Amino acid sequence: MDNIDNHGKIFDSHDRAILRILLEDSRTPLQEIGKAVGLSTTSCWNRIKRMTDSGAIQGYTVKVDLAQIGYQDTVIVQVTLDSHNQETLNAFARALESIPEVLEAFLISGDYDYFIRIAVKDTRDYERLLREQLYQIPGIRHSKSSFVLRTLKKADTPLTG
Amino acid sequence: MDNIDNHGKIFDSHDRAILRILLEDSRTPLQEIGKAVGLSTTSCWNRIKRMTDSGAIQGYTVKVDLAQIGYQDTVIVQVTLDSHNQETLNAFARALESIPEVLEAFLISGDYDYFIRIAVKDTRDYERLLREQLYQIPGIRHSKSSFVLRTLKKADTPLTG
DNA sequence: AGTGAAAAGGCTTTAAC
DNA sequence: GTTAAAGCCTTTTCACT
Repeated sequence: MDNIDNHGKIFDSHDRAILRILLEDSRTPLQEIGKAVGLSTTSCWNRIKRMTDSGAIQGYTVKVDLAQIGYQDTVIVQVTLDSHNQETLNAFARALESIPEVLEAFLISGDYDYFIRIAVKDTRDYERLLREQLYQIPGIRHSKSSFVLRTLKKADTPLTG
Repeated sequence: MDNIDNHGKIFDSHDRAILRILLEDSRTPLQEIGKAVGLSTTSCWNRIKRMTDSGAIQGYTVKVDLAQIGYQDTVIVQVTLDSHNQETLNAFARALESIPEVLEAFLISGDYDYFIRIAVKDTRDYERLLREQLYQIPGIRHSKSSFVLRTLKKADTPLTG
């Protein structure tokens, strides 16, 4: 089934095929992409431009191995706030935004709970970060930390099966 | 504090500065990177090559807006397996690997618990995916699904503060 | 939307310092 | 670590179907 992007253009199987290749290696030459998907380089270029303009492709980046740059461990923290007013929620969001080690933060359904994934250098860094940064944020009713023993899967989209 | 990569070379502030730029836009010209970090293009090229060879940079990719390609919602599922033997754990890992919508899966400390983040098209898709795919995996003792109401933060590394 | 060819620009590599 | 220059390849544009 095809999807519609913000400009009403079809997001079809060719677009998905191109996207899969770019996700795997965004420096794949257009010539090679064209050959792989059965289109000309110009056509692929136009589709990529359309996907970029529509916001489906938000930019180009590099995949980084966290362990290689010094962040060996991951911690998942579940947090419950005790106040439900907007100012507390906003302050919490801003605080998370300012902590680089906080990679993901989700507000989930239920009693104002959050899931937060944090990258830490080691267990000492983990203890320090929670104590000095996270637990300093006002409004936290309680929290539960879970240390990640193993990452079974890591993907950015369902396209790369 | 500098880190050491797999080949014993220093991973210094210049490398981090280059990496931050590449994370932001991996197509930034070397000339521009050099100017930004205060090094020559050749030097930047050498450092990028070293980081790539050492595995710190694992590849080049695109950032994709999940909502734009049809996946509007995110669900976080906590799963507990009832069997602790290796074969059950491996089968569970393989099953998760085969489900494209499963973006992240972490084995965490505690009673053989997992955190799983899933991308779904909508609430109907979410219900279908859990029923037809996830809950079909043998060995699940119990699970708890949490619907993501809002994503407060999304980053891949602590470098992009 | 698609094609093909030409122009413009950046990457990569080498060489010398 | 630096600059400079050469060749190669890619991206991008343009005219046309």
